[in-house]
Amino acid sequence: MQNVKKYFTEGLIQFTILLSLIGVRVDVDSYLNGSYSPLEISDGPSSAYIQTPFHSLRDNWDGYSVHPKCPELDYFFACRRLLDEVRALGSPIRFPTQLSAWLVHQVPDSSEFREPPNSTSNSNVSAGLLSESTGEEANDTELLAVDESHTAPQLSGPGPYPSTGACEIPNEANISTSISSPILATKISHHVVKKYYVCIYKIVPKLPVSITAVVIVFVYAIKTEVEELKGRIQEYGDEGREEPVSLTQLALSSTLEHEGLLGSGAPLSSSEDPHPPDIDQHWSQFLSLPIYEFDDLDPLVPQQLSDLDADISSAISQDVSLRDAMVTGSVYDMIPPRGGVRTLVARQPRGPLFRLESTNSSNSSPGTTTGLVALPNAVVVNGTRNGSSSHGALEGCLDEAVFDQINLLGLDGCLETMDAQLLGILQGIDPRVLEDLDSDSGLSLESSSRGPDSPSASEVSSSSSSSFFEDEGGATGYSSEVDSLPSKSIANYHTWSPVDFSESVWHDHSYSSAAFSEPSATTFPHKAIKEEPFSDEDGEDDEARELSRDELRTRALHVPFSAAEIVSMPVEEFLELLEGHGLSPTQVAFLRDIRRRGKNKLAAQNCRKRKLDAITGLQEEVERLQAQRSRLLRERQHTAKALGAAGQRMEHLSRDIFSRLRDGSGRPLTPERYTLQCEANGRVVVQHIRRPSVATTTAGGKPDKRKKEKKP
DNA sequence: AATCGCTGTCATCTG
DNA sequence: GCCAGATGACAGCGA
Repeated sequence: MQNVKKYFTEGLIQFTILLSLIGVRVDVDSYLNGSYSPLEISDGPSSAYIQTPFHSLRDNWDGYSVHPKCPELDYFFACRRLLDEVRALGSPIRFPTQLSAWLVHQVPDSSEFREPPNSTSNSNVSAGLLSESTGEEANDTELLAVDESHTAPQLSGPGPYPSTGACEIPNEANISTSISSPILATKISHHVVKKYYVCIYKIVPKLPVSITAVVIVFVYAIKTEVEELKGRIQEYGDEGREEPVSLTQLALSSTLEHEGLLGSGAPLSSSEDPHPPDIDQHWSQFLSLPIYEFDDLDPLVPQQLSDLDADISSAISQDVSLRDAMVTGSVYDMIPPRGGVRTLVARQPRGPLFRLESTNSSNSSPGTTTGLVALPNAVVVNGTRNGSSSHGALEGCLDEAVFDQINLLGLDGCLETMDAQLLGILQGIDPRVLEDLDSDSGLSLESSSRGPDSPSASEVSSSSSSSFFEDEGGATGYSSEVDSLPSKSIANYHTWSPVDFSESVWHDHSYSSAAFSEPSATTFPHKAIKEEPFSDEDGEDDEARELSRDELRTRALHVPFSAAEIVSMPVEEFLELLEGHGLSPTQVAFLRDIRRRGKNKLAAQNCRKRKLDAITGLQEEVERLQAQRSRLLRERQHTAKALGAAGQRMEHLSRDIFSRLRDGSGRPLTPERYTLQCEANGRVVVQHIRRPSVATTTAGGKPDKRKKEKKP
C-alpha cells in the first residue's frame, strides 16, 4: 500500500493504477473460497485489509460459512438457478476467464470543450457497455442479463469462442488510460462480478479463474490529447503492444494483459441491448477522429465530448471519486440537492470533493436506479438536462458496493491523495487543505492513526497549552478512535470540574462533539451532536466530533497524556501519573475510569472477535463433520455392496469347486459338509465341517446335538 | 415503528 | 487485595 500511495502522489494518472491495483480488482476466487473480500489488493494483504472489521470477513460464498442472514445467499441461489438453466444449454462450453471493468474517465479542462446545451445522452460507448435499466429491479434484471449475455452466447453461439475475456476492454481504452489528464473513477457494480462469476464458478467449480475486474470504460478524451491518443494507439498497434509501458499500462497489464484478456474476447454488451455495441469500433471511431472533427463526430461521440463543456466543478461534483464513494454517505446526504443534483462544494476542507449524485433509490427519480450514479457522462447529462434514459442505462451497472469494499480495504489514504490532487488541479484548491481529508469516523478500528507530524497534531502542539499531545497517536493497543483524534479544537477547554464529567455516561459511540469547539466544556451533548447536520463549514467541528469522550475528559483534566496513552501505558507509569500530577481524588478516579473503560473496550472487541471466530470455526467444523459423515455413509454403503458381491462370488466359486471335487469314496463334496479355507500363505484348503450345520438341525434336535458334541 | 448489528460500558468472575 | 483480562448483559445508535 505504501508503494501505491507513492504512485498516487506522483500524478493524477495513477488513478488508473489505483483502479487496476486496488480499486477495481476483484478476485472472486478468494472471495468464494475463503472469507476474503472480493476486492483485493494485488500487493497482497495490506494493513488496510487487516483493519477490515473481522465481522465482515466471516461470510463467504461457497455456502458453507455464509451467515444465515447473509444477503448474498440470494445471489448464491439465484445464480445457481441461472446456472442450471445454462447447463441445460449443453456443451461444449467455453467460459470466459475474466471480466475486467474500468471505471475510468478523464476530466478535461473545463475550457477545452463547450457542451452543446441540447446534448442528450452519454456516449454509445457507455451504452454499449451497459444496457439501459430503470429502477432498482431493472437494475438487477439487467445485471443478470449481462451475465447471460456473456455466458449464454458462448454456450450456443457458433464458431470458436475466445478462450478468455467474455468482455474486453477496447485496446484504445487501455491506451487512453495512460494519458495524463485528470481521471476520475466511476462506480461499478461488483454484483455484476459476483453474479457473473457465480455463473462461471458454478458451471465449472474448479475453474481456476479470477475475475479481476469489471469493465466499464469511460474516458473523456481531451481535445488536445486526441492526437496523442491516436499516436499512442498507432504505436500500440504497430508495436504489437510491446512499447514501453507506462505506469498506467503496467497497471493495465496487471489486470488485462497478465490475464490474457487483451486481444480476445467478445463485446460486453447484451444481445438484447437496443444499441448493439461494438466497443472497439466506437473507440476506434472516437479516437481516430481529427481534432477539427470534434464538432461533427459520430453521434455517439460528440455527446460525450460535449459534456466536457459542462462546468467542470458541476460535472465533477456529480462524479464519484473513489473517496466520495468511500465516505459515509449519511452526513452528506443532509446537504440539499442543488438543481436536482446533490453536490458538495469542493471548498469543504473535509468534505467529499465530488459528490456522488445518488446512490439511493430514494434520491433518484423514479425512472432511475440506484447504483450507477457516477458515470461521468451520464451524470453530467443528468445534471444538466434533468436526466435521461441513458443515465438510467448506466446506472444499472454500477454499484457503490465496490467502493464500500474499497473503503473496507482502508484505502482512504490513497483515495484521498487522489482526490486531493484532483481537486488541486481542477479547482485550484490548496493541496495542503486537502491533506486533511481524512474522514476517519473516529469510531471503528479502521480509523487510521494520525501521525505526530500531521497538521492537526502540530497545530495542537502549538496551540494547546500543553505540548504533551504531540505524542498522541503513538499509543498502541488502543482503538484508533482515540489515536486519530485531532486535538485542534481543544485549546479552549477549561479546567477540570467534577460536575463536568461525573454525572453521566454518554453512550455516544461516535464521540462526536461539536460542543467542544465551545469554550465551555461543561456540556457534552451527545444527542445534540448526533442530530447536528453536517455542514460545509464545520471542518473544525469535524475534528472535534472525532474526539472521544474520554479523550476530551483527559484534556479537560490537563493530564499530560492522551486517553490512548492512559490506556496503553504500563501500570507503573499510570500510577506515577496518578501520583505525580497533584490530581484530586476525583480526577484520579476519572483517570482510572478512562483507563478501565479503554481497556475494557479493547477487551470487549477482542472478546467479540473471538466469539465470532469461534462461531465461524464451529460452523466450519459442523460442515466438515457433516461432509465426513456423508462420506463415511457412502463408503459404508459401498463397502456393504462390495461385500455382498464378494460373498456371492465366493459362494459361486465354492459351489463350482465342490462340484469338481470328490471325497475318498468318490462322492462329490457338498458345501454343507465342507468349506474352503484360505490359509495365510495363500493356499486354499478344503475343510470338513465338523459341526452339523445349524440350518440342518431342528429345534427338537438341539439337545441331541449338544449330546453328540459332548460325547466325543 | 420494529428489528438487527455494532459498539461502548458496566458488572462480575477468574487467574 | 489489586490488577488485567474475559465475558455476559445492557443500552444507544445507525441502517
